[in-house]
Amino acid sequence: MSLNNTDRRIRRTKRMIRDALTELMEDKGFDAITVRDLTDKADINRGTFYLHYKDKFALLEQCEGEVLEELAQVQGHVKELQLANFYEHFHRGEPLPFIVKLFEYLKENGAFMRVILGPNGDPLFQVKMKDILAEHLLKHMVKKARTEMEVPFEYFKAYVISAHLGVIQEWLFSGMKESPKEIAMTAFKLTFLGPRRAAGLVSDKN
Amino acid sequence: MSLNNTDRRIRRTKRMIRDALTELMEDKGFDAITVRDLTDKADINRGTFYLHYKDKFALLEQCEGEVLEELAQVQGHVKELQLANFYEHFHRGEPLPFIVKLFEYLKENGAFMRVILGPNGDPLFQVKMKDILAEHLLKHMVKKARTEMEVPFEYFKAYVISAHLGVIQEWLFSGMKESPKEIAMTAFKLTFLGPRRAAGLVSDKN
DNA sequence: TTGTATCTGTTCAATATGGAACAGCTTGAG
DNA sequence: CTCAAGCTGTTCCATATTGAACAGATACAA
Repeated sequence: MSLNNTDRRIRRTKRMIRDALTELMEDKGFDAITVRDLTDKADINRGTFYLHYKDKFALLEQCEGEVLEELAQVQGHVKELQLANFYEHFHRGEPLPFIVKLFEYLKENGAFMRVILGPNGDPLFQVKMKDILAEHLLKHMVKKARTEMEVPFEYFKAYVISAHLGVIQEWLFSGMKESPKEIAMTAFKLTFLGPRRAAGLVSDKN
Repeated sequence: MSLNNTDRRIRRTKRMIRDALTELMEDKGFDAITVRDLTDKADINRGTFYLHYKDKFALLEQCEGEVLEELAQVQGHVKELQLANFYEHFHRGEPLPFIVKLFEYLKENGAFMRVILGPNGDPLFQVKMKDILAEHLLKHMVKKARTEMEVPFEYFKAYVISAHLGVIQEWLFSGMKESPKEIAMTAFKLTFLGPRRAAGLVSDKN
């Protein structure tokens, strides 16, 4: 287990195992996967697997960790693009830059994200995704006026964050047909205008 | 260059180089490809390439050779399925088994075949494909009655074989939407009934 | 011309991966 | 129950792949 991580073979092997994990989770779910399944699909020696991962659980954990790390890097790249608040972005017809970047990242890793956020996925990963969403969505909204809220803050938070995750999942499972910017704008409108108005179920007057 | 070919790494490396070749030929054509392009895309060391191939030309040659070898194996697997002649197959509503197997093989190797038989492909490979087609199509048709032909045999041969290759190319480039059996039957009808009648441009009476 | 850059083949020692075998464990059929 | 089959970790040596460096070729701009 003393492999130096800058070697091309290591990166390639890990990527192939990760791709195999993705495919197999789609087929039979994580629980039914054996290490032999993984190494057969990845076309590597079974012994090689154990050079990198203690078992299949450690594999899943590390894959999820890498995704979260990469999402953290996305966070860094868009800090300077953020305007002061929701309203400014909306009047420019632009969704929040971080959300766009998030969807772009999801599209790149579509297969893995669809599995991990899907029916056979990892509930804990959903929680971590929500944490990331919360950090970036809430810091823009809470500034406005906290006193005049008619709903406990925690429920508001749970509502918006979970709604966004729902949009993400629907997008992933329906084939990511919309562009990242389009789907980000969709989620943005639903939050900014409220679901009913954004969906056109009520007029602007109401 | 004394590698033993049963090692998993060898097979994997060759497959990755071959996949890289396929992708790059689609992008920029064979001439523009450098060895560095190939090894970058395949994600292997450049030196590894030279352990298996003298240069990119040898690579192409070997890839084509492997495809032709595999097609030869397909030939062996269907010998016993062949009926005596065209007519028997047609009256059962079945295309020639070899042609079905051929399309099934093409579908499996769609990416490479599309490139190698495409606008940036290898004309010599087309010739070899025609040889294979000829061997299996003609031995069924020629038996019937060679004397009453109104066209020199060589032109007849060139017409039918090239027509089949054209069907193959059209199928590959249009996304292989029909099943191998369907497209094989299409090619079979065009040959058995003649193109105009098969296409319904003339009635059965004519 | 001279340089600057990239590609080509080739070599080397270091090492990650290969195939194979092993005992221990679980699972399911007889 | 017993037996057979499959999976799990682990180990061994053999070897394919790696990163690096090298000289020579080609192309292209100063």
